[in-house]
Amino acid sequence: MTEPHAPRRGRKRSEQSRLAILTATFELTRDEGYRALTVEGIAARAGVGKQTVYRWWPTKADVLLEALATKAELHVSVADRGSFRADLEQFLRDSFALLGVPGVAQALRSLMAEAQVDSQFASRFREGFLDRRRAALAELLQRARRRGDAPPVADELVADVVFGVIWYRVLATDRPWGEADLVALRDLLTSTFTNPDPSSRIGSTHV
Amino acid sequence: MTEPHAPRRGRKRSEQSRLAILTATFELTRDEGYRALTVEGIAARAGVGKQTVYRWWPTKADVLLEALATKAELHVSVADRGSFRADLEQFLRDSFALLGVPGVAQALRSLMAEAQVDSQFASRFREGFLDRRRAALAELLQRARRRGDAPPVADELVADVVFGVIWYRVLATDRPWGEADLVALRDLLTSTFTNPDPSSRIGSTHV
Amino acid sequence: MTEPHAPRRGRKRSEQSRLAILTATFELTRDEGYRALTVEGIAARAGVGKQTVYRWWPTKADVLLEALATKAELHVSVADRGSFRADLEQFLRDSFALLGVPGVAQALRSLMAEAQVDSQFASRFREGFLDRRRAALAELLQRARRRGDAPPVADELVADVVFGVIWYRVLATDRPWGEADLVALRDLLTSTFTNPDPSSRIGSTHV
Amino acid sequence: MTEPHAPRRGRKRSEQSRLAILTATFELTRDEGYRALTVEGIAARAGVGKQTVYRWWPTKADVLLEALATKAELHVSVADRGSFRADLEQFLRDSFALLGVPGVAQALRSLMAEAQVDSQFASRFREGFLDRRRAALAELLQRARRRGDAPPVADELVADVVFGVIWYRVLATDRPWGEADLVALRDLLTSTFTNPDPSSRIGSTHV
DNA sequence: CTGTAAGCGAGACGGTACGTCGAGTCTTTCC
DNA sequence: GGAAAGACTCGACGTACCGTCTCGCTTACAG
Repeated sequence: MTEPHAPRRGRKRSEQSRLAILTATFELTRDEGYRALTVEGIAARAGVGKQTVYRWWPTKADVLLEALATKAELHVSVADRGSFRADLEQFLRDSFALLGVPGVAQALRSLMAEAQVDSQFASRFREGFLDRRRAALAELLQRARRRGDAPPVADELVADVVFGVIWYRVLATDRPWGEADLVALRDLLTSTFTNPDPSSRIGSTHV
Repeated sequence: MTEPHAPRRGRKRSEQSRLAILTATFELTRDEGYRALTVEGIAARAGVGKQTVYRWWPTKADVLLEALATKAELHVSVADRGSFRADLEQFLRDSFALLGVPGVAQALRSLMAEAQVDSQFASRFREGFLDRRRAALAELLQRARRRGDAPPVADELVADVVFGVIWYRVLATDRPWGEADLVALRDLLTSTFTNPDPSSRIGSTHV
Repeated sequence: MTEPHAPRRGRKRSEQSRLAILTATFELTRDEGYRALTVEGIAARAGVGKQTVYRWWPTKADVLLEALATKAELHVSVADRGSFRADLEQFLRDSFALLGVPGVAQALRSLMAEAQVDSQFASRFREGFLDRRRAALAELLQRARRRGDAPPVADELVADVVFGVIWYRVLATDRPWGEADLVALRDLLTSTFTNPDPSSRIGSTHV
Repeated sequence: MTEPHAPRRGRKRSEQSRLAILTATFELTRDEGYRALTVEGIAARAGVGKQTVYRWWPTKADVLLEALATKAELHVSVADRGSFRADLEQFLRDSFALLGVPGVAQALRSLMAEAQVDSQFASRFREGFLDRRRAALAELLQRARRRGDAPPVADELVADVVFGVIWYRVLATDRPWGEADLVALRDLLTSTFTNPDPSSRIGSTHV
């Protein structure tokens, strides 16, 4: 897939510079905030020319996106834990763990913010982050469908609820995640339901 | 409540300038995007000095926040519609209607983005928008609690799910809202549940 | 000459405000420098509205010009001291005394600077200050002409030399005036001359 | 003498921009006046970013000072013309020629004005202009001293008179220079004198 | 083993917008 | 109608970064 394009002449890309840039970007965002993140600042802290940044990344947000991928284990386990309930719990636990890594929540908020304002970056952010996470959850749901214990609700809604709640708390509230929150969300999506339709309710064995 | 402070000396604030600024801000954001929104551009389009903007608002995001409040009916009905199910449906319907007004979704995305990057504005955004909406939903939930038809789930989780789903779709996806989405979300939160306790699951009639 | 214009209706000009403005202007120039002198600063320090300044003076330089006239005795004595030599000495002595008053040299430099840059003010500065001084010196010269002890040089040149030297030292050098300077200048203009005609030079006893 | 400081890395200063800035500055001052001279205007007319001006000059007055040096031949001839009388005449003639170049008098008045108001610039103005001219005249005087035909007056006073008269006429009067003015000033400083000391006056053959 | 083609750190370039200051005017209320 | 207060439009300030463009230098493949 990655074109093997002729073994290129000239000097090779400096891996050292690449890492210095990613590290500088991640740390600056974490310590000073995304507002204070500038290409000039990145280059200065990384001991690199500005051009070296512009040569390899279109915007500073893209640098941060790659820095995030490099600095934090974004991979989410999709190992089968026997039930959707358990799979979902693990998914949430992994997600919260990721958000707990210093700098990661800050980076994610910044990237989401940038995506609101730069639609080209928005596409790259979805492809490079949002869609991957959604695909992971989709895999869990497909397995549950096969297994027969998927929630009686459209997969898309499940995903919207899971990611909606996570992102909303990150973006709009200060409340930290607790075990209770995790459990409550898991239960909301894996409890058994009956439709409270008046007619169908008659004879219902539960309450 | 609002201090009647002595009838102030000096020239009065120009209501005309204020409105021109709010209108210019809203339209520029809607038409050119928040990235292209500058205080200089606002002042120019409003036919106003930059200083007049800076005199009354700390940042352009605050101007947009007030513009939004002025341009769109942010008030959400909390009229009692008999059941939480109906109340929630109306709440969602009102919310989607608001998002459908041209420029509103754009403005909200921009404000949320700004809040990620400017923590002082974040507080004002919460106070001036997020918390008000949350309070409206809380009122519906309290009424439901009294009435006895509240979801068997913490109010906070209900709010996180409702706002989480709404915001997530606005910020992270392109999918437009449809009637089906509304119904599915309403049903998720108002269906009756049973806890899928493994033991009780045996002989369960549903699934 | 001063039109007796009808006894004017309405409130009379406040002498207190006028003096407060002149004092504030003189002191601000002396203490902070002309660069830092602003109409806003004057009004604030004088406890006066900006409009009150603009109502009575066209520019801040005009305020300073009037402040100077009010704060320092600009009048130069033209009393007859018997000889042009003595008259000139007194004129120089008066001038240096004026320049020694704290704030006066600063004010004069500022006014001269302003005159270079605002030609309308330049006219008022000449009329209100430069020409008056020149007229005083002219009076001394006329008296000398009558008396017969005027320098064998055009009056205009004498004035150019006198004022030229004074202003040049104020504007372009840091050297303070000393008694020796005064005497040297006086002597230059009141010594007797012989034309250094080459032929007459032979056998000249001086050099 | 000029530090050979390491052959500098990075892009070189653009000589084209430098000249465009100097030309724009000189012409704007000449045509619109110093009051109307702004860094923004200079940059715009020179087709240059403002930063490029600020990078190389601390104030717009410094730009004008350099522009003057570039646009006008400030060099004053110190060639030996046989006598101080002839040397001085040439010096004055050169000075008046310089002042006759369109824009030069305007520039000099502006620089002198700025120096009154910005003491840091005042130092640079003295070093870069005033002191050089004074040094040139000092050279003529030293030669005259050696030759034996220097005026019987302190060198400093001669310089004060020469520059005082020139500057005073430029700054404070509208009278243009004529041949008669030149001659009169030359003669004042090169005529032979006798001190009108009362005692020595007795028997004096001249008057 | 030598050209030649990138990549590199450095830093100047033309620009845009920032947030501030002050100018000079206008408006309001009080005296 | 003068005066204090203060909001108004306007223009320039000096700064920060943007993204681009040379520089001189280093690296590494190709002839």
